[in-house]
Amino acid sequence: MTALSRRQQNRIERERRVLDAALKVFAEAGYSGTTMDAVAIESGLSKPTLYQYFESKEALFSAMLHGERDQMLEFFQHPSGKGMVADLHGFAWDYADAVLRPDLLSLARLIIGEVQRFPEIGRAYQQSGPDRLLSGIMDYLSGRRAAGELDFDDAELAAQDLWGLILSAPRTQALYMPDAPPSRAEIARYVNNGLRVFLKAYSTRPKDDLATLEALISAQPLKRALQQVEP
Amino acid sequence: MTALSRRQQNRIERERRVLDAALKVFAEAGYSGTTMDAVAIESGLSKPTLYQYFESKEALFSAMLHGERDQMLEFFQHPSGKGMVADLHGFAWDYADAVLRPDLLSLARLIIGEVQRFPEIGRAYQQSGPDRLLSGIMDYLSGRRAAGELDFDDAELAAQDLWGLILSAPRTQALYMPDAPPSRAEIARYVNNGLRVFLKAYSTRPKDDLATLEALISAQPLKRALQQVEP
DNA sequence: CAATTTCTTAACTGATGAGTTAAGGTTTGC
DNA sequence: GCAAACCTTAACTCATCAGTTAAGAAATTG
Repeated sequence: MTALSRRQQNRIERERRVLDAALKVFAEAGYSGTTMDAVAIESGLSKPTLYQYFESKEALFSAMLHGERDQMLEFFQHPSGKGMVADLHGFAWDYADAVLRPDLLSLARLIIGEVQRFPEIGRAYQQSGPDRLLSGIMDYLSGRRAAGELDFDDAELAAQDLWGLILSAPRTQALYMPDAPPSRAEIARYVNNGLRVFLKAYSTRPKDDLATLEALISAQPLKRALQQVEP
Repeated sequence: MTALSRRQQNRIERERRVLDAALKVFAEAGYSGTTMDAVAIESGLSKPTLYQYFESKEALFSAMLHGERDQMLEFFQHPSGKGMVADLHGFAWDYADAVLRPDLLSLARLIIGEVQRFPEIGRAYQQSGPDRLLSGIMDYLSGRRAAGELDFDDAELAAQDLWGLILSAPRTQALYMPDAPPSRAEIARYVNNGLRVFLKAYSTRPKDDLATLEALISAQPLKRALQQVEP
């Protein structure tokens, strides 16, 4: 089974520790504000050992960002099977929980703050996270159009609209005010309103779907609203 | 008239030069990446003189950000008088032109990147820029509701929706990819689609207003599309 | 257990950057 | 025109930080 020697396992585990430490420190202090000593201490290794794993600060920064790509989860992959409105409602909350997670917000701030000095990281992040997510939304919406439940010309625009309606406001707030993130109640306000507007503009049966949505909203106020962010 | 001595005028003009230089350098390099020597050179002053105007790097940073607040223009103040659809169309483009300006994007990236270390700057920026703009939109939309042209319960949510539909996608793209900003054609695609969805969801006469919008779009493809960003 | 590899400690180098100081030059006020 | 205020130049201090080096301690392998 384990074709890896103890030495190789150690190496892999320590590299993981270094990357985790790097994410934490870089996200807190930015690129220029981060010291390699701080990364070494955070990872529990010594500085010379750190340099055996990554040959420079820039190499570590780049490796850390590339490692983070894979962490972006696959949303919009598991429709609930309880109908389009329930699917959209579930997706909206899954997405909100992810996109407003403090660690992912810190990563986003880091990337935005450094993108002018490292232009490739912005493109890489966009392609690995938001773009993949957007195409997941597009696929789902196209399926609902084929089933006659939605009506639109351009799936990409429809997907962008859904995202913008539901999460642009709370995410902007969270990005600019890390010490006053939107409460669950505020998020619910944006999410529910966003879904209403989306259905009103895109549903082929807006009246029915809006009624379904209102039923869903009043049925689940506690299950979602009291759920904490930390799993 | 001029109650100011030559010395006082000089002082004011040089302080202005320092703040402009600081904005440029901080926006390019971030807080930690900026050197006071670079600010001195950019402003054309010597370093000791620079320290006579601002006692530390942090004081300069803070003064620069506070100075920038006043630059946020007052949009949504001058309706065209050609009807709601034309107003919204005009506002959308004015706003797009402002919010996608490279210098304002750089400033936004700087603030987002440093907000964890300087939490007050995020709040200050939000209040001086986006919040004021949002209340301008709210006032306008409330006026149209009073005139029977729009229908909504919550003016704040309606204003957030308008903003999110029109500009969240191109602004996100511009934030993350400074070297590939959205073209005028892409912006037009988002703006026009956003206005369509907004009118479909909020207008009391969606059919008429959508027809007006389509007429407007096909009437002005060149005037707007070829306009450059630099005034 | 013995040889090898890999780690840690601790001190070091060289560069850079915040903030200062002193000597002379220029501008301004009167 | 002359004195005071202000500026520049240039060099300096002190702290920090990326990256290195050498010695010995600990783990790994056979």
